[in-house]
Amino acid sequence: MTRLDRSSHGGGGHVKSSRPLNSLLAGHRVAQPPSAPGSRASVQDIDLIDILWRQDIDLGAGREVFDYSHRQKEQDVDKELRDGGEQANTWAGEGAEALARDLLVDGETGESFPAQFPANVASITEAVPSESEPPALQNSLLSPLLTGTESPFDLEQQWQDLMSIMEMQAMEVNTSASEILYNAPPGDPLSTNYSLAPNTPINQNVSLHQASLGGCSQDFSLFSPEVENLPVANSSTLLPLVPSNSTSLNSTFSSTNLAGLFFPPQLNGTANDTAGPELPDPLGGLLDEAMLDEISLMDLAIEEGFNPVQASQLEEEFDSDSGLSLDSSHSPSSLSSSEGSSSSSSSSSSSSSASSSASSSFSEEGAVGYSSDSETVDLEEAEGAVGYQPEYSKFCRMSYQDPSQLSCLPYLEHVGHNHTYNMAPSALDSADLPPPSTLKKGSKEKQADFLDKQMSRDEHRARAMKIPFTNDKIINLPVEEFNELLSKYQLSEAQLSLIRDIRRRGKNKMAAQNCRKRKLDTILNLERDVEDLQRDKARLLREKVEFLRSLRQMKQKVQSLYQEVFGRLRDENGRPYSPSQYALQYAGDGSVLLIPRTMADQQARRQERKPKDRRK
DNA sequence: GTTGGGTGTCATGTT
DNA sequence: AGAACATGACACCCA
Repeated sequence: MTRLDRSSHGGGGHVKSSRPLNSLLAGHRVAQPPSAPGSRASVQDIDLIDILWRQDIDLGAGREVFDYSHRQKEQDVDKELRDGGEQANTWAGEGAEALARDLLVDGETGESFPAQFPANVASITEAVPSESEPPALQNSLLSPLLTGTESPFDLEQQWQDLMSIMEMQAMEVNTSASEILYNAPPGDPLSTNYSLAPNTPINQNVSLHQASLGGCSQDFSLFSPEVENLPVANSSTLLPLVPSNSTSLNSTFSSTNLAGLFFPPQLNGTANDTAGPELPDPLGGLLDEAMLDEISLMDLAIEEGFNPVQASQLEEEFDSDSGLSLDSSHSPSSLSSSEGSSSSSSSSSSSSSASSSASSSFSEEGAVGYSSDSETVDLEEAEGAVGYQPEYSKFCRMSYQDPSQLSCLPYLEHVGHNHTYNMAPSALDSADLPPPSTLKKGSKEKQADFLDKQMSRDEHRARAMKIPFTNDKIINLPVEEFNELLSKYQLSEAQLSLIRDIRRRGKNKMAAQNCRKRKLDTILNLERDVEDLQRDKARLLREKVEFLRSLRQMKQKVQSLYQEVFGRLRDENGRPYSPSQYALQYAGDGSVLLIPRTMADQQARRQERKPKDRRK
């Protein structure tokens, strides 16, 4: 049986803890509840939205995810999200080839348009009166089939950003819509009514208020107050469009099932043969519901701590690349206890148990703390006085999480060691170390033997050298008192040398203990920092997912509204317009115009050139 | 017998 | 300069 190092049991002692790593990552703790998507966005949230939108566009999310062949990559994307999304760029542009089969794809923006796009639409443009041409600053809104209609990505105009993202998706939607119109069954009223020649020269700048919008205003309010308050187009040259079937549409229109209305499951391959009744969602891969739930659950577990075990398990699942093992034993209580031990050097429970055992043991091993007050050193059982309390942190790491277990320290004392291994045989008093065969004697002898074993090497040496005072005094007395003590006795040179060695070793032993304690505390703090960073990471990831989810919903709404508006537009003959030849364009003044696609193309190219010119 | 954790000690550098 | 302190390295003990 051995003893616990009593140096750790005493109270008192100064703690000069210099832990430079404690505040290493303190700045990362951002205790901020996730803001509701789209509401009360703080500056940080806006920045995050910007980043996410950049990622969306840069990643080409509007392209590849349209195709079901790319849905197969969703799992990879989910995995990326679990990894923190740092590697999200890897899947950028992967899915363009599928669309490229049937579509002409803008290599940069991913915008696609049917390869069989009418080639002679230029004549339309020529026939269009110049005054009907939308202003140059018009933003190409929801003109999916336009080539080169990428909106300049201006972060200062976040709504335009949103529109541009939506455009990427609406591009696909409108392509689908065009196919609906072109390839609808014969019985379809739209197709039967449609007979507009592709190159019919018509001024088709249409004020939406001249068309029937039915009951969609509430949906408009969802995406743009500008659209909601569309001014009446002042262009007298615009042909009034005859609304048709608005009432019937009103009865069946629903913002939630518009996708099903406008996107039949089968499209003839030119657009997107995977666009089923559900809207193709470029974010589908990122927004897997299972992943969302997982993240939410994990975040709940981590942030709210409703179940530390589950939280830790989820955390381990979530972060497997961490070199540090964050075992579940690091509950907040254990951490705080550990932290408390580092800040407070007085542990009453340990000191009391130590003193009780020390009273029965003769050990005076010079494990003492920084305390230099004479009261401590005057106590014969002062061996328990220490500076740091390394055991407390150590217990945390040794799974002695329950502080109440510290009350069992008298038993734990025997964990320690008696490091007398390198003691010189001559220095040992042979009487102090009886052979093991003589151990089974009376209780007094057993106790004496036990106490002998508790003695450290220096204690044995001191006893052998007849040092007239305790090692505690030797070690803990201040220099002045120590020298004064030495002056009181007539000591030989050997004795003085031994006393100085004892003092040196005793202090160094305490220093080593403190050093190890600090090392443990540093590790614990680093682990806690890792946990904090993981918590922040999970929170940011959850916020990102929330934003993406909200963005997807807005995209769907805008797509539906676009299709609804465009589908209801009728020319003077009551026939629908071809999506391949006309597009709605969102003007800067809030009006929405129906223009030929060639015009939209030209404007888009103009706008595309402008930023480049500015760069020059 | 091996291994990992705990401990004491030494050497060295810093305060 | 000396004392105190900090720390890496090493050896040893023990489970």
